Amino acid sequence: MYSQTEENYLKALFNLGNHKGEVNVNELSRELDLKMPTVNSMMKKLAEKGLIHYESYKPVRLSEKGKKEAALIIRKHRLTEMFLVEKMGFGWDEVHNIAEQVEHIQSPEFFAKMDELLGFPKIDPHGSPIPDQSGKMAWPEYIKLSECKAGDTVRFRAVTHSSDEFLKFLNSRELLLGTIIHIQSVEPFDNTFTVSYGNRASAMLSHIAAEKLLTEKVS
Amino acid sequence: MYSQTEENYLKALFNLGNHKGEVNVNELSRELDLKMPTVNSMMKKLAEKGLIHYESYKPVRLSEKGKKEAALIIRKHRLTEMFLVEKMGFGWDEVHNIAEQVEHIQSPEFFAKMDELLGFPKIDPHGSPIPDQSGKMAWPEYIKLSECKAGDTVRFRAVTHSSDEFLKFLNSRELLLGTIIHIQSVEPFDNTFTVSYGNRASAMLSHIAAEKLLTEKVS
DNA sequence: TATAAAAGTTAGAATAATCTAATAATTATA
DNA sequence: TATAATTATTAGATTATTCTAACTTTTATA
Ligand SMILES: [Mn+2]
Ligand SMILES: [Mn+2]
Ligand SMILES: [Mn+2]
Ligand SMILES: [Mn+2]
Repeated sequence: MYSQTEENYLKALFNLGNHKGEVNVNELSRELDLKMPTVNSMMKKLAEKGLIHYESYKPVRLSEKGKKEAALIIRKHRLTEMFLVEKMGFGWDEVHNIAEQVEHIQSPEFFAKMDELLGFPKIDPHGSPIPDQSGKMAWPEYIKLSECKAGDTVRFRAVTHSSDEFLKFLNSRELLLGTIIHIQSVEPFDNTFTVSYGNRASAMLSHIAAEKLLTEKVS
Repeated sequence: MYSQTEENYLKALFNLGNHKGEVNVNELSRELDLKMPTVNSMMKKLAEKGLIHYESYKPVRLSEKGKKEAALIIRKHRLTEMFLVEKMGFGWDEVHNIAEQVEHIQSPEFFAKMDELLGFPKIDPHGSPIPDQSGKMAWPEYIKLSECKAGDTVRFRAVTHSSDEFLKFLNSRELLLGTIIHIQSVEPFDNTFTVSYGNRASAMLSHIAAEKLLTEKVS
């Protein structure tokens, strides 16, 4: 199959290519913490293998084959995170780095068993959808908290980035997935949000933080 | 830390060096399915890193440091096998290849959690002892079934080699760890054992098979 | 003990993944 | 649009791991 290295490139391409699916060599090199020439040669190799579309000086795009491969690795990553949280008792802020390694294990049975023990979950502990066995995955139409306005009531559904520090920050504010948040006001100067939720009558969230929270309108 | 490759060499050295602790380049190359010159250069590298004692044309021995590193990888392997069997529902014949990969994961927390969820087990699903966190491990004084004689009654405690085929063979004979075996007779010509156990009044075991079963005398 | 076989080593090459330095193309800016 | 900054590519080197072919040492055998 593909090497661990190649798999990490595919995953990064998938994650960076959100909308148009285009990724610059430069972005990719920042994401993977590798020099541009390193990434450049890997692009040629992945193109050779039919995993990406690549033309000199143009942004790179995953091929259908590449997309599917990437989604299947992301599936293993997210199933692992879910298993670590639900079946092993880890916190949602402790699982990413372990999953980063476990995702490369070659054993369909291993992940099938996780899936089964978890009852075929559809989302991971950070609210991200888990691709199905054919690599298909759909994001519900979530709205960033930062795009909501005073008076709105929303349910916190997912985080856009799941760095340990950010998740620990949310832990410290008792902001869990599923929490219903009322937006009291938005400071026009710096877009700081004043919100209430759970037993917190009034809490402040910077725009930076609010941008990373994906929510769903509550009627 | 050490590369996956280096870890696999250390483990093979540990497993092959049973008694005297000496391992020939040739044995190691067969075990790892690599050519001798490949192993030879790795021996120089491991010696450089202080993991083995190496002199030209002499068998290799793990250093104390190398022994400890190897034992800690074996600890991760065996904890993983135990976890797969006890917590995930795999059969003892399905776990080795998965553990062969999981053993390389770098996350003390991951294995500490397994250990805790398993209640700090002392043996793996094949009856092999699990080294402790400092790398110490002791084999009880088991006796190969092949070394027992007619009339002996023993308890099956461990297998010496845990290839899938052998374990499936034991499954098909309903020979599980813990089974009490009565030796009825031993054919002098080819050392075939005739035994009884569980609800099998009379079963035959070749010398080849009997050599791979470790047992304990029952008074 | 002389020869043959087996085991071990050396030399040199290949592949994967990475880097630095230099160069080229594209994009932004004055 | 000319120049500067950014982005991308090429060339060449490095490290890790493996290989084949040739040679050496040790061990077994006649
Ligand atoms: Mn993750
Ligand atoms: Mn990874
Ligand atoms: Mn095993
Ligand atoms: Mn291994």
